[in-house]
Amino acid sequence: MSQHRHPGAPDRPGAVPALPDLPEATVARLPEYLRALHNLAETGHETVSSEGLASAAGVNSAKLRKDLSHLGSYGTRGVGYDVALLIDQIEYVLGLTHRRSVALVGVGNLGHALAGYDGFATRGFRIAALFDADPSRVGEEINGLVVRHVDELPGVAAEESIAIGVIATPAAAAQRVADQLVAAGVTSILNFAPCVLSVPDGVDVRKVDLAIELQILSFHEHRKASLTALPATGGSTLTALPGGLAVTDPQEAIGT
Amino acid sequence: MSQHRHPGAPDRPGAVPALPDLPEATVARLPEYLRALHNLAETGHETVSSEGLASAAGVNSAKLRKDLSHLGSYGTRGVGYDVALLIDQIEYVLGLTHRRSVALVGVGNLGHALAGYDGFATRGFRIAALFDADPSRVGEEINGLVVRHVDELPGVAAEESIAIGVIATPAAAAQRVADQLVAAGVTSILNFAPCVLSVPDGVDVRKVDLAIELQILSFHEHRKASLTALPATGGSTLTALPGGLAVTDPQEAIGT
DNA sequence: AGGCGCTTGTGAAGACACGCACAAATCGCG
DNA sequence: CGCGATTTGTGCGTGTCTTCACAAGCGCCT
Repeated sequence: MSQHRHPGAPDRPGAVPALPDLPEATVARLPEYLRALHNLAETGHETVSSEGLASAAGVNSAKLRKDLSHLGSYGTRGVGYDVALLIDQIEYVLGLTHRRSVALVGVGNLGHALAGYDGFATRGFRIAALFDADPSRVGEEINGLVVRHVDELPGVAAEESIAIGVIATPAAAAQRVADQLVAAGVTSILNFAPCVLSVPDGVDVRKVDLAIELQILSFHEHRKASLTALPATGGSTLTALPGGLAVTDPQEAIGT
Repeated sequence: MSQHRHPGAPDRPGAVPALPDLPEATVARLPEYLRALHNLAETGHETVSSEGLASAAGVNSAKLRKDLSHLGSYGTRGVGYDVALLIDQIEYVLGLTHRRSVALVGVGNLGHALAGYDGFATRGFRIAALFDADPSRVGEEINGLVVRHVDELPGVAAEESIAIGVIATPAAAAQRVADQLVAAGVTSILNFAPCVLSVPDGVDVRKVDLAIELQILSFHEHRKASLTALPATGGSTLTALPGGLAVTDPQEAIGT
């Protein structure tokens, strides 16, 4: 991904890079900055101010500057940040200087889509293998990859040096798959199954639950509905929503 | 999905239940508790302790108690929480007492999978309409729903009283679709496109970016690799982490 | 009835994150 | 060369989230 070799790019030659330990909140935003930076690079920008990058990434500029300051000082006062240099920096910190191989387990409805999602490839990842426990699915070819039986995981994981696994199985199978991934040497898991995984220390798990996202939105819908019902209460615990859940006219919110 | 009032539900008869304003972090965890509670209910548990529910939901028990305390006091000291009662409470707060209709825009690779994802239906949502801008896709039937052209959005949204929209289009089309959704009266958007959306006040947007999740994991892989490489360097401030933990904390400052 | 063990609910403290506001640094221009 | 315009990097106050630790409440057993 960092095809830019910027003059002055800070790759330490031989030395082992000092990886600063970043606040988790910062880490979660870096990919967002990176995407914005790639857009800027494509549209010909050489430098960008914190204000500009912040708005492109949808955050506050002070927050952005503080985030970037954790990586070191790679901006120039009075000018801004060098786009290509910053891309290299962030990609280095995120460990994207080499393409990482990912194993995807579960090629059902969702897994099938993930296998074909090109957003992974374009942002530094390679889906190196597909697995499923269902024998009737084994052998199927998706996007140029053949689905293998999940029992082959250990061998393939070693061969392809896979360190990241994606679980897209039903919830009931997820823990078992997680165990298999861990046993195969995988140390990071992205879990799409709606369940809690328990893994040993040293293994990172991130979870994406599509229904939960909707439920959070549902809460806000509920709240908005109850607020529009009573206009002006300054009271902290304003509350009581009068007269049931009557949905207010949706047209209301389209002000701006 | 307990549709309505539990026998012992604490809704004051005539009065309308107070909707407390909850910390955002709490809101994000409630769906997790809800899922765990449904599992417990199915396995015959009538009550559950904070410790039990917390471990089922993958959180700390003190945090869980504080979260639930924001909803009011629905536990019994010395006993625990009534599972069915708590389910009703959380579903009420999340606005899940009636099934919400969702519009899905973009039935490409990912959208197709989302349209067929049964996790939405089983957790309180109904995909009420599918849209796409590509005429060659319009008319296609997915899971019993016919794909319509995105221009039909306003009419259909009103008809089906849709308040939540899901965007599964390419990034380039996402902002335009968001505008159309807002114009059609949608006030909550779940965005799968890798880009920042700007929407008027009063409209909530949540974003799910699959590649970002992988990039965050990549960072942790990178960090783990650099740590094992140099066991005990006096690397400045490295560390602060007790032991070599790698606990997963799904919660990370996801604001609106 | 009374005591005992268990579990909730919460005050207080600590950790973390955010955003303001400003000093320090850099560039361009006269 | 110096000055003003611009933008970064950061110290600090503020607010939010997390965690601990314990008093208050409840049920059960004797």
